[in-house]
Amino acid sequence: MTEKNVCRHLFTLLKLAEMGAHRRTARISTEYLAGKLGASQQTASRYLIELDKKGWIERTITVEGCLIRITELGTKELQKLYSSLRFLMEAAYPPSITLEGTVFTGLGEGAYYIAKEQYRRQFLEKLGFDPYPGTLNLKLTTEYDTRTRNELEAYPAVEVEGFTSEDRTFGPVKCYPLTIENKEKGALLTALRSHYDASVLEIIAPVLLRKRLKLKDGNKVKVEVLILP
Amino acid sequence: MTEKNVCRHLFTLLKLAEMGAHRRTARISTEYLAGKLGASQQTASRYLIELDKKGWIERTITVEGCLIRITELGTKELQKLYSSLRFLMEAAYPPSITLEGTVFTGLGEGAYYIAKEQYRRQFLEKLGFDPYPGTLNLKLTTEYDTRTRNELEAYPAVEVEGFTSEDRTFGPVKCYPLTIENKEKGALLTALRSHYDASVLEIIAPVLLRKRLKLKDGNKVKVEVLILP
DNA sequence: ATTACTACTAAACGAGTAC
DNA sequence: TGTACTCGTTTAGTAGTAA
Repeated sequence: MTEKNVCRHLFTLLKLAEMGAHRRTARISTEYLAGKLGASQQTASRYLIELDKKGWIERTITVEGCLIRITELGTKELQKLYSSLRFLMEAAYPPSITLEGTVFTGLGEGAYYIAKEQYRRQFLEKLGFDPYPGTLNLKLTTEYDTRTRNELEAYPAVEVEGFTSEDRTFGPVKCYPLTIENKEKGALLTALRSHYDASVLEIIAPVLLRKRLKLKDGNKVKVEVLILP
Repeated sequence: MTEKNVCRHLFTLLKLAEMGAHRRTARISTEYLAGKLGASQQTASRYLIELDKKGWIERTITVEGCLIRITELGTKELQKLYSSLRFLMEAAYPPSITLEGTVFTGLGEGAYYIAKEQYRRQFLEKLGFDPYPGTLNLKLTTEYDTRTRNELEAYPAVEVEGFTSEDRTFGPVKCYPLTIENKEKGALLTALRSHYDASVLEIIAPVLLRKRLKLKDGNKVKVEVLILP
């Protein structure tokens, strides 16, 4: 997978941990491990060699047998897996949602709002970036995308407060952090006083996305919206 | 492994869950999944077919793309993995410890103690079985085994209370549930008024282990002692 | 655009065996 | 006993491509 055979190495590590090798040095023969893995003695031996090379376990081969202990590095790997599983299983919401839309040119009004100092300050503070003064507009075309976008409203978001200037009122804005095309960080804005309906996404980012991602009107773009825990 | 490719199927399920497919129906193309897996589109496609066959996911192929949702069965698999990892990572003790010893014939005194009604009642209640009236004695031969056996004393055990009969006092007994040769359930007894030192294990079981496992003096036997959470 | 087939390549597996 | 090598076999992975 992501890294060659990392999946089976983790599985082996799990079995070793079940034999206590993450808490103490345990005597585990390749034959015994093989039984726990449902594989051959040779395969178990190979795995132990590979885990050793990776630094995930420490081995001492003595006359009494092969003494094995999972290293700090190996324990960290298990912990990582545990953390992501815990996050997934205990969160009520999906961790992310992917939407796809088509680039189009808006009326350029988004830039007006984003440039407002009172919004900008909050974007920087709450989203971690100072937005490029302009929005990327995406038109959702499928029923799946508009439905999913509506689902989003029910999930927690970053709340940017509204304010009143000398002449008018600027409403609060809900922001959903996201990744555009698996490359650039940004955020989806909703409830910006928009002329667009629910089938339009307005996206801000620290950079000019059209230039950075070489986007033109009509291009399809995937965004992965991150749901807050 | 234990079951063919179950390891990679779980990994794929994890990635699908990271895309929210355990909480909602998500649109995930084989190409996109492939990217997350670090594999080819064809491999991702094959995995989805296999997961579908297993009943771990549900798929609907529409014109809008492939809609995927992890089934209850699939979620259960992830939950199972999560549970075992939680158990491993959060327990302070190793979940089990394996010891190896050589069968020898004792003085038969163990039987006398075990047969005592006040002990038997507690064994049945706290260990879940009525012990065969006799102990299997194992002599630990390596330095690793005696050292490990001593470690055991620090771990939590099932406590069987002592009592006083008309003529004498019977001390408390610590029991560690275990599996003998990966086959039979039993328990290790310690602090039975024993003539043996720390290099001897006294094991009870609901059956006559010598007969059930065809054991003779001098045979090597592996026991896996379970540590209580 | 997408999925998934077929045909091939690469990798993992395990039987035999040396140590 | 045990581990781990070689090497033939099996299995997983991918490119090309049809639907």
